[in-house]
Amino acid sequence: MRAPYGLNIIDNCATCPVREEHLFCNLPLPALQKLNEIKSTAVYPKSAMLFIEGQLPRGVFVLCTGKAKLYTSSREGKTVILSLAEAGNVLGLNATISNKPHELTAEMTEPGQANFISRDALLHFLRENGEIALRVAEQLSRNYYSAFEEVRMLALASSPSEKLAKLLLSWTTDAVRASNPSHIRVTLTHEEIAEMIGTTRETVSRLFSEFKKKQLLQLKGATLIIRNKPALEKMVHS
Amino acid sequence: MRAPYGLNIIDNCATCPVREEHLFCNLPLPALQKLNEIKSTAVYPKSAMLFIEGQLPRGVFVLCTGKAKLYTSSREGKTVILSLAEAGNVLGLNATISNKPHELTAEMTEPGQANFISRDALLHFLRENGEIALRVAEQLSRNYYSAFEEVRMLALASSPSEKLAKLLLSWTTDAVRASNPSHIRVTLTHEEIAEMIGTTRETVSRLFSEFKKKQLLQLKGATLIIRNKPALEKMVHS
DNA sequence: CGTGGCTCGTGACTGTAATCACAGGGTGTA
DNA sequence: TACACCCTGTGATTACAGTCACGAGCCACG
Repeated sequence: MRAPYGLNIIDNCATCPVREEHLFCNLPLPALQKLNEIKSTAVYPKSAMLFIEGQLPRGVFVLCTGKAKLYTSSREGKTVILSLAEAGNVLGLNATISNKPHELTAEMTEPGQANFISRDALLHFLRENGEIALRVAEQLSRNYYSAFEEVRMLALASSPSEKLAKLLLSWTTDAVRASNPSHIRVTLTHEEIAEMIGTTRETVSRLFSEFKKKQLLQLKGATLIIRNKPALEKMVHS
Repeated sequence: MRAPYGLNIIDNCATCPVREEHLFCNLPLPALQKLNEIKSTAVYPKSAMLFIEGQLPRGVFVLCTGKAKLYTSSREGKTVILSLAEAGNVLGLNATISNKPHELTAEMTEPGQANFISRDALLHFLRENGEIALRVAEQLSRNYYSAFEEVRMLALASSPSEKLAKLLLSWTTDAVRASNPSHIRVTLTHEEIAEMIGTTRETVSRLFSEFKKKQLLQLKGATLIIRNKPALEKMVHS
């Protein structure tokens, strides 16, 4: 049984897919108990901001349910989405560890719960749990690699079609754990997809039309079916 | 006095500008002595590769003198330069810590010396020097921020001119420690500048002409003089 | 039920930067 | 000195994706 509010990190890990890269999953029991003492839980509706670019970090958020997008915007309102967060992901870690303003905004795209751990409590916890501090370093490193991949996507892909192909392929590998890896639930709008690959909404619309016409993929409601994965891979000359 | 080969990390720090972000500068003496025991030094000519994208990491390099560029390439030979390294910078840290293949190639652009610390020795050293392990985490975090800035540069700047202006401005802040911050020594070719901002050589040439004509800057040999910094700043709508 | 607010699809047009091509200048070297 | 090589500047052309515009579908909500 689960409390109506205040999902435990433990509870969450019992339900979320076991992935060692989840910073606070599969921890030794004493550490988990300590984490559950210092965390607080809240529910967030769609479009809620967990934190905003430029704010000083108060602590980290561990997403239990729901989804969030992490993005940065220019003054003109142009936006890049750096990543999509799901259950198990830890948000705001870079800013919290380095105590610099948030470089990103975290906004819920699907309502859900998140555990909050304040900076002080986290640092204190890490100092007493060197093993987990090491996992924090690993997580920071993963964050770096994902920003790095975004750079490659933006700078090395020549055309929007190549970028979209790359994005779709990255979704198929994300979905490996799902029943059918060629079936992907797309909860993003074309606008948001455009913001992930650095192009415009219209271009994304046209590319989907084009890919459908070329039998590369098929759309059933919010489900995207990859029909010709090799052809997509051939488009990506990374 | 300094030995002809085998520059000490200590020696280096005595000469390099004191910047706390240099991972191995300003360390407590015992740690420095230990570092000097486990390091080895080599001289690298121009165009030498310290490591290559895709290689498994053998350890980290601490640049003592000379400069290096860090870049990644696509299979077609398109290249992005992620950063330029100078004396005091530690290269290959991400790959070494996470034990994943190098995501970047490090190539000397100006000949110099570098200290090498093998992965095993480094990890052993870090385990015994928790304080310095923390500095490693900070360095990883800085690497992340710099990749993140590259994303913003590539995705949020609308035009090549905006990107070039941003790059030049970032050079002026790098050069604050120098005598005259509006004088910058440019050792990069237009081709390399293009690879830093995700455009082509010709476009960079044309932009320099344009900026010169608009009295924004002036070129004396390899020295770039910023004539109208506010105008450059106005071009950047980040 | 109708209305407002979204997404999405697509056509027409335009502008900008990539591409191609070539010439001039500098440097190192045979 | 002559040659080769690289970097730079700049013109001409082109193609591609951004922009603008508009209509259709869909859902939520009063």
